Amino acid sequence: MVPSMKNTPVSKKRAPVASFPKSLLAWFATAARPMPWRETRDPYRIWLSEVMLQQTQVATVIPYYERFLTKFPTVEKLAAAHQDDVLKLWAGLGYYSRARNLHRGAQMIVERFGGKMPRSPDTIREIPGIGDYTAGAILSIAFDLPEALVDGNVARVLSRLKMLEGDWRTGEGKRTVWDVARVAVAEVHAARLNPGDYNQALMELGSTVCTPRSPSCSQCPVAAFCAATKNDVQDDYPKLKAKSVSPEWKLRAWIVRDKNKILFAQRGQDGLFGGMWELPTERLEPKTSSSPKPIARVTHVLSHRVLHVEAIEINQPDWRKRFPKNADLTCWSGDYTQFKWLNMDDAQSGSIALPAVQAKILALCAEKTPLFD
DNA sequence: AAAACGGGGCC
DNA sequence: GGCCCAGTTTT
Repeated sequence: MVPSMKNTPVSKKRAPVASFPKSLLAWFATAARPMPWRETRDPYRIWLSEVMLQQTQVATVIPYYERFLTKFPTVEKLAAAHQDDVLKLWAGLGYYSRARNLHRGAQMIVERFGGKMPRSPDTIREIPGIGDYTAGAILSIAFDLPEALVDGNVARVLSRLKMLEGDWRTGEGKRTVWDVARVAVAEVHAARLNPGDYNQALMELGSTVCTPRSPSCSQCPVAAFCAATKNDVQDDYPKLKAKSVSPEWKLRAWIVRDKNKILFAQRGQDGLFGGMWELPTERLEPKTSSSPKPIARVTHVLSHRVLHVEAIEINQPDWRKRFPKNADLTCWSGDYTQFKWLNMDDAQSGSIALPAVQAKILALCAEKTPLFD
């Protein structure tokens, strides 16, 4: 026994050893960035934020989040909305199945759960668009339940902390990182700390300190617990497998003119841009020649595909010759469900839900042909 | 287990 | 130009 301990009464507790969760939470209390969804405990708002944040950065989400809640402040309002109006507010955010699922989910919550978000992991997982991550996020953040969560940030932090070897996105590596996360959140709960704050702190650390490239280990509040830092191999984690290359598609968007009106079409629910509106667009064979000459071209990169889009103007009679009925034009995944004539201003001012690539090509056309107004 | 699913920010 | 982002669903 060390001399200084000699007179310490047995009953008196030792000063608590700084634990990983305590160090992390102490840091989070001072370093948490303000975010709109951190001002509320409303499960609906937490849910909305988590869905918008799927594969999407915080800064991108904030304006969409505010606009969405102005229009749909409660789950009941969202459940009662038309899908078109939901998609309009999602236009430009991407991954549009998120919006369709959110809308269906709101209806499920109202009709089946009496307007209240379920508090059980198994039940909440039945809501469309709520997977393992989002279930853990809502349950821990809105309800203080000790549920784990793993997103890209958490996976990176835990991978470095424990030098996890597998790719956390698939197979064994995924199971491992989730196991680590669950064990940790159980310890957090046992220590009477808040699981929601802990989960958010882990994500905050990942996005501001334990970043993908050049992490700030010297400023990390939990560097003392980190195996990768100890071995100076933080840049080697997480270990990820390479992604496959994206195929390139050539698309032709028709600008069908009738005086100052342009023809728009709505895609079916399934597949890319499901439920969204666009200029009638065909997929072409890679070597197809363009005639007449396109008035605009854009290249647009998706996560899994590169789109080369050309816009070709055509008058009503020529359009009818090519496609006797509008329905004769089919987009690459199923048929269009609806057509509508709009002037350029209406189309560009949010009266229909346009994906970013379509908004981009429309803006180029408006710029190049002064006839539109 | 792998592929489909958007778009933008950052190096 | 490639990587990554508070992932989920379908195949």
